[in-house]
Amino acid sequence: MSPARTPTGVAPTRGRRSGRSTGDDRELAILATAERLLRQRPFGDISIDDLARGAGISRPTFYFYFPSKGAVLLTLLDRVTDEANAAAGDVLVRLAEDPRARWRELIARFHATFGGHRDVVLACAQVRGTNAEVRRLWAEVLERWVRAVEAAIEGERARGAAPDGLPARDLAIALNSMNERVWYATFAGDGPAVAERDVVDVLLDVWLTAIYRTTTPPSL
Amino acid sequence: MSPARTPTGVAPTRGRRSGRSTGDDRELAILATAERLLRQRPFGDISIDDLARGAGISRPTFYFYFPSKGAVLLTLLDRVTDEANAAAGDVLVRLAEDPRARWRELIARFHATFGGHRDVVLACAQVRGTNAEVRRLWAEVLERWVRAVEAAIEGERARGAAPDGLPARDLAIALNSMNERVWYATFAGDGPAVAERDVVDVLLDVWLTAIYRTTTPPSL
DNA sequence: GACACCAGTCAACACCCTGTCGAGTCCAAT
DNA sequence: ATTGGACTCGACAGGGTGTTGACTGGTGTC
Repeated sequence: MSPARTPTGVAPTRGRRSGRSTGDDRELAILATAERLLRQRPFGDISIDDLARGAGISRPTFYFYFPSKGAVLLTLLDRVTDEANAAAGDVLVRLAEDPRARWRELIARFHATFGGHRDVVLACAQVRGTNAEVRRLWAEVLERWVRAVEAAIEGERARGAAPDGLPARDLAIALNSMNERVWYATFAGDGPAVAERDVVDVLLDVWLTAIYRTTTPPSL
Repeated sequence: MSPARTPTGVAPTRGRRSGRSTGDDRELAILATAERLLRQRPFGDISIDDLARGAGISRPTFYFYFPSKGAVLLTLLDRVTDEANAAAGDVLVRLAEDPRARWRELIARFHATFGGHRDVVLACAQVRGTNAEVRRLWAEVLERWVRAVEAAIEGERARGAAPDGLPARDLAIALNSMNERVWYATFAGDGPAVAERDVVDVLLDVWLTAIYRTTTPPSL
């Protein structure tokens, strides 16, 4: 099990079993069907038969392309996290230019990426409890972001812009965790949630005060 | 459906169908079995048959006591949230005495309560995605805590101890969300997590800086 | 052109779990 | 003794998952 993903790269072969062939479009059709159905109902209410019929194949044939329903979601999640990583880019290495603007950019870009694929993100959050593969992939992705933020905080402390305080890693974990949960509530719309148009500024404010003890950190 | 809980009180009759009788111990046995099995494996891997056999009854008889597996977890969750509410007590109305100490007390008491029932809390977090009842109850409970924190923040601003800033409700949502997610990671132990002995102080630090812009708010 | 091979396909099956129905048992109150 | 409600469970229906074994059609080989 668990096809040995390289931590940094894309899954070598989570979907199809072997080389190129005409079945590529079927695989894509399954993925597209999943995204479409996710817009209509929760992941748990979508059966493998729904996915197969939506892609114009029978249920056993589905198993030729994916080992399980969860693997489809995993592939979708891969795409989203890749996009988020690309969107984040090198924002954090240019922090000193204008810390407030750069942190805001980081949060806003993540917000835009997740918001653009909210059905997939929501579905992943919902099955994370029951699907070990999704849980593992998400943990891996989160770890990467935590490390990046941790390094950025240490950089800001080193150049004297941010005061010492909590271990940078603990702070990075807490802030990333907050974002995840707050976005989930905002996108899901159940329970207490921050309005979507305010959420970036709310998160930014907590990040800045936690890191700098002020909402207007010094530029250099 | 959804037996019309009073928002503040205990469920009138989520379990048994009617009045007192010898079946009380059976109901308790089901609950006890659920807690025991939850210590061994995730909620999704526990079948109704497991619960029934553990309580010494047959599967159909289970349905005499609870309408579904989820209802058992809901009853367990009710107990935990009641305990958490009791533990929190009136800490927030005595904030001005010593803000840092009182906030820490609040967070530490929640931590102790959740930590003491981590299996139940973890199970709830995991099925929240798929179980609408659990989702609704949790949203209800969270809303209550958010309101309490919101009022406390406004109180601190009114007495001049905390500066103006984000809308108090948004800040309360963000901080409560952070706690939830951070505790989850700490108790679950998968993915980036704060060490259990540090988690109260890490959370406290973020709360204080977000609310007061300092980790040492004024007493009065 | 006969052959082997392999990607791709699906009907049928075995299995597990949920929820319900109907027929029972036991006991307390009439 | 009878009635009615609490309580119990065997048996069934329904729906989901994952696997098996047989079939098809294209492609390269001798």
